[in-house]
Amino acid sequence: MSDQAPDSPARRKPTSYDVARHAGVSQSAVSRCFKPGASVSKKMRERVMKSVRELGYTPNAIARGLITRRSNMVAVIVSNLHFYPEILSELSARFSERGVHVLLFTLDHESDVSRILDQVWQYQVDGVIAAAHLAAEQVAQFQERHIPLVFYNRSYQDLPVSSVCCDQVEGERQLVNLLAGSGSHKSFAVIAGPGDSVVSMQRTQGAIDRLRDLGIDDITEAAGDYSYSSGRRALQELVAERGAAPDAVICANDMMAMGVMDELRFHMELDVPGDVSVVGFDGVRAAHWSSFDLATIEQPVESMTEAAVSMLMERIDNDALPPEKRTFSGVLRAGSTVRGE
Amino acid sequence: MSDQAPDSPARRKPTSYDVARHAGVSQSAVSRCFKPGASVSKKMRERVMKSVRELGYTPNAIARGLITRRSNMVAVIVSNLHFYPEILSELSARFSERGVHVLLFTLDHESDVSRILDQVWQYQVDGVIAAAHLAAEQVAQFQERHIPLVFYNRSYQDLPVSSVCCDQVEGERQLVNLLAGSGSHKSFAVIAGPGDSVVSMQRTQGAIDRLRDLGIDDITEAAGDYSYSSGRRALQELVAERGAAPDAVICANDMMAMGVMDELRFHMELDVPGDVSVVGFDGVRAAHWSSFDLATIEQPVESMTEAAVSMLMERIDNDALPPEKRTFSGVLRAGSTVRGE
DNA sequence: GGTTTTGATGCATTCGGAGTCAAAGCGGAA
DNA sequence: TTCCGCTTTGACTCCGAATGCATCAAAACC
Repeated sequence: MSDQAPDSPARRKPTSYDVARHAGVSQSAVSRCFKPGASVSKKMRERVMKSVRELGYTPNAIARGLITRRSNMVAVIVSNLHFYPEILSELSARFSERGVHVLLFTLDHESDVSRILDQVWQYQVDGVIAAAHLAAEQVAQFQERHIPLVFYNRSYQDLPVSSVCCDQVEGERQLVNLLAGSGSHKSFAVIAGPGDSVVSMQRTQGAIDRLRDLGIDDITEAAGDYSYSSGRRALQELVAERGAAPDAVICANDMMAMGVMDELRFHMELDVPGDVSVVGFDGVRAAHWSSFDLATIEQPVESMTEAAVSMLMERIDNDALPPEKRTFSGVLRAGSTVRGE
Repeated sequence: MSDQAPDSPARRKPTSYDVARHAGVSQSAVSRCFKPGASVSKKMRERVMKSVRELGYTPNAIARGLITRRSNMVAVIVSNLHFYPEILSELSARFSERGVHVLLFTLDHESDVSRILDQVWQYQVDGVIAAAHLAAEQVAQFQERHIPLVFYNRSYQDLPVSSVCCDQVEGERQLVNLLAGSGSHKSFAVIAGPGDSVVSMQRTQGAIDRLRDLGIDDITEAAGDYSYSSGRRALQELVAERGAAPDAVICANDMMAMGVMDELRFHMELDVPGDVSVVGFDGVRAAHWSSFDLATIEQPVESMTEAAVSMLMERIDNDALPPEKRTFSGVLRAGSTVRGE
């Protein structure tokens, strides 16, 4: 009767009050019907659900979040999404299994991280997965605000933060061993990623250390930015510097390794692995393609994302848990870009 | 004085009331200081901001969203994220310029779409970008709920919904023209994507129609699922069926085209483009790599995402705007996978 | 000086649902 | 029938910020 005009033409979405009125029960009852394990009689539930269906009611997660102080959202902060498309869908799927939603924040070329974090605070996310670099003071803000944080594929040796990583050093040792095993490589080149990437640093340093261990000193260094084209460019520079191609090129990731391979094969007319061996890191899809069949370390993406998600969820449920770092071993894929004896 | 125990050890995040009390003003005043264009004196603003800084206050977007009925979040629904990593970061960047945040929903292998939509309704998003297939009745729900919806790279010819697309048919015509131009191709194969993909259908049909127009009838069809490996598999099947490789293979996307190329070159010992020409669609990064240098149609991703974002935002600000379909022409990249005369 | 206009501020209410608490309902035992 | 104990239910308050309205002071005007 009096429903005709309170808010123009039935625009407003129905609320739990509307459902309650329609079903002739109280709002609390409606609320309880949506809370698993609440004390509701069968009759009541049926009556309410009938009205819910008839009105097309959907609970308002925003309102719920306000009162429960749980948004059921986590922020995922990604820097160069480009190189790990799969982890994002993995993460999203894993979270959604747990009824949690992903609010995505991407950091393009130096968009102000602190502004991004401001947004993160505002949205009352329950936790954060960071696949990007944060400054120590920014990490500290998470602790002040009691927001659980898990780094993905980034580790801060000197900071008490949770992280999930692939063992970069161990992986590089395996790759170097593979290269050294054949005995046919004398000169080496190492192509690092961007200077501010800890992962790149660990990988390249791991490789160099292992080479030195093996008594190898002919090592040329160059750097790219993890992209295919930067790999090609780095190789050009490196060859220009040395005057000739090295016997083996160790790249901080697969993308650059594939750039290097293409540069060697198609622009320098050198054979891989005949003339030059190439190794990468990550195990991205394309690295397995027949065109490349790259020797690389395959990161156990599934285990890593599962670990990251469960670590974060545990810390959301119990914020007394101490930080924990979990490191997974990568799997060596020998491929066919390293020449034998 | 009485602040010591209301909620254990200072855990609670400061609210606008806390700031108000600290600054000796009303809560409304604090709220106004965060609303651009509100009527606040300079003195007041300074006083409030000082307290804001001292307490480390951040506005609660959840609470704000409840009262304003604007969450400043949009949902992005992606099916196989895998093939368009870049659009996601593009979208995210574009939205964040406009102060809007992205709630990500991924549809893996037939996760129930209607369950995903339930989640979308619950989170009171202001709008939705869908890069996935939705049933007509699901599209209708958006209208009922007055939630703006823009499809990305999906168009529903027969439904009044907004969408941004690349002109699939035109693109295929260009590719076919390129192939036909040389006059040296007699037999053709077309590899489609998944059967439920409208885009795949449009592309393959576009290609076939054009071939027929040109009087070509030797066309073998096969299908994959857009992935590299499915491209290889489809080619195998197709060759088994025909007894020999066709002169040209038209693939519904680049991934499959690269699979086809690798299968031809490395497993069938055929030359591309010497023995077989291959064309794809999308213009993904890898397609430009020297290993492939694939003939393809490059989708104008930047224009498309910008269009999608602005269309959605306009409809959020004014829900009376009618649906609109925008179609962009792709750019032909000739590459070097089509043989000349 | 008196009055109107303008701008700045506070009060009270609202958004939609969750949870506390006390009242009510229900069934069985005495 | 009465009383006890357990399950259901509803009234009410609260989460945190936005905003209409009233108020009030300062500025502008006659």
